[in-house]
Amino acid sequence: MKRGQIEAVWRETAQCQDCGIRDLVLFADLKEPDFRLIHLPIEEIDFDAGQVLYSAGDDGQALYTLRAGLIKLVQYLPDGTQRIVRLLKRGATAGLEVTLGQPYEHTAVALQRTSVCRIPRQVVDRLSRETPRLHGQLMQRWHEALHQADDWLTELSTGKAPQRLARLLIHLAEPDGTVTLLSREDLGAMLGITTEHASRTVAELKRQGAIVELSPNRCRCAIDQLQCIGAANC
Amino acid sequence: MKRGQIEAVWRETAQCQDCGIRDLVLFADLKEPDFRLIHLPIEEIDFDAGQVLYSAGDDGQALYTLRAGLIKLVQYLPDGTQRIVRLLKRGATAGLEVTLGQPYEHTAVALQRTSVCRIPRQVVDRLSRETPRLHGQLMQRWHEALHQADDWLTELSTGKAPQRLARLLIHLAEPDGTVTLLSREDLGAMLGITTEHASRTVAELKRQGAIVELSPNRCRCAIDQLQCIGAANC
DNA sequence: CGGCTTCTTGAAGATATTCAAACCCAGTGG
DNA sequence: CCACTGGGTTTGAATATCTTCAAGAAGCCG
Repeated sequence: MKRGQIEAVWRETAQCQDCGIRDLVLFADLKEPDFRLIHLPIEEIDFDAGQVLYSAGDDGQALYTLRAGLIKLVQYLPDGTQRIVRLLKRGATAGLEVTLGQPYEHTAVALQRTSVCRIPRQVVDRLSRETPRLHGQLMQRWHEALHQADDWLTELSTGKAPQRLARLLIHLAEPDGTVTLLSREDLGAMLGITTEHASRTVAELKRQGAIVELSPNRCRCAIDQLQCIGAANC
Repeated sequence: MKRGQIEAVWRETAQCQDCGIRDLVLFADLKEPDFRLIHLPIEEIDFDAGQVLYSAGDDGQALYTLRAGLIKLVQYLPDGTQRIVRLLKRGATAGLEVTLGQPYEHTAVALQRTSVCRIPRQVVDRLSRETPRLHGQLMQRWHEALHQADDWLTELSTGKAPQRLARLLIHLAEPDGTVTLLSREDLGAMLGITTEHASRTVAELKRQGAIVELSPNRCRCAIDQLQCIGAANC
């Protein structure tokens, strides 16, 4: 796990306006004149699976918008055990806390090949001061993060392991009904169980036919069956 | 559990400026002219233990600032099991999501006799539009809530029951080293364990001398001992 | 092909749940 | 005044679930 560095790819700031996923991201509501307020480069950066975007406690100078891929936010307990507190998907924002002058609260790690836009803190500060159109989005982002945190707690930390895993898989499933399983260790850190038990629980769902392995760690999942396992109805 | 109604006590809006805990609350940064923008009454309301401030899904018309007391935010799973996702103490804000036009996401219940200020949504909307001084505080509030949510997950949903309980008690402890224990059911809903197991775990901490019952449900707690139980060092 | 990590499996023991029964205590009404 | 009731709490015993430790299998990379 080392920092992503060399593979940084530049972009002119102007290109934000033509961003392919602009309606999804933090700058969704900005209008043409707002973009002229951006006087620092916004870089597009790629990370390989396992690379660290930033570490908890680092003095944050930038936040990140996720263009593609998957990021985990990890929090450590004093005794060293770790918990994954959130997963970020396309369109999500990482490191919002830096806009409040705080250091990063989590360690952010790419789980797949991931592409992000790195937005310097000052850019957000300035837009925040000079155009009202960013505010709504910022609030929205905070709200989304909080909502996900609450759901995460109630869904992934409540009930028996198979229920929790089933609920997680539903969230992780692609529209086409497939999932790419994460490492057993990460599954454990999300569900609050040991790596071994995560492994057993995955095996159990396979045995029940709720998920079928297509290729290594790539599964087709029976959503309705997962749903009733998640609700403890079957 | 029914709504608090009759005991509502009025306050003139002007009194916000003289609020005894103003430096703690959402309006901390407002200046004199800002208060003139408040054209709807801000009521001060008291709730008894067990009363519901609002319910999940309700169309929220107001948010609340907690002047004194303790509030739990409860989230329900489809199968009816409930989890307490956050506790709000003096100075905290409940129902922030209404500023985004959303219904309440949780059910808010007073755990003790509790005093709040009820701020109509429109007041915040208007202040938000017309004075920049509320923004910082709003962001700060979102951030605090999110931070508490993340900590809650890592500290209260990770490890064995005695560790979790110890960590919770540390949070709940007053500066003088005493705690008022919550009902076993609520403890369970916070720690993700059954009511019975919560009861047993409380008994265990008593046996170990980590907490000593002074009067029913009022305890003196040995913070350092709780800390090392929480860290699984002893 | 090693050598490494990750995943899987087994078995013993620890931890938590379930269901039931007893208990405590405050409030009610005879 | 006391018996009765109902809520929350405690306790016990059987069972289910999870962890731990250890060992084997499978996959990956130089």
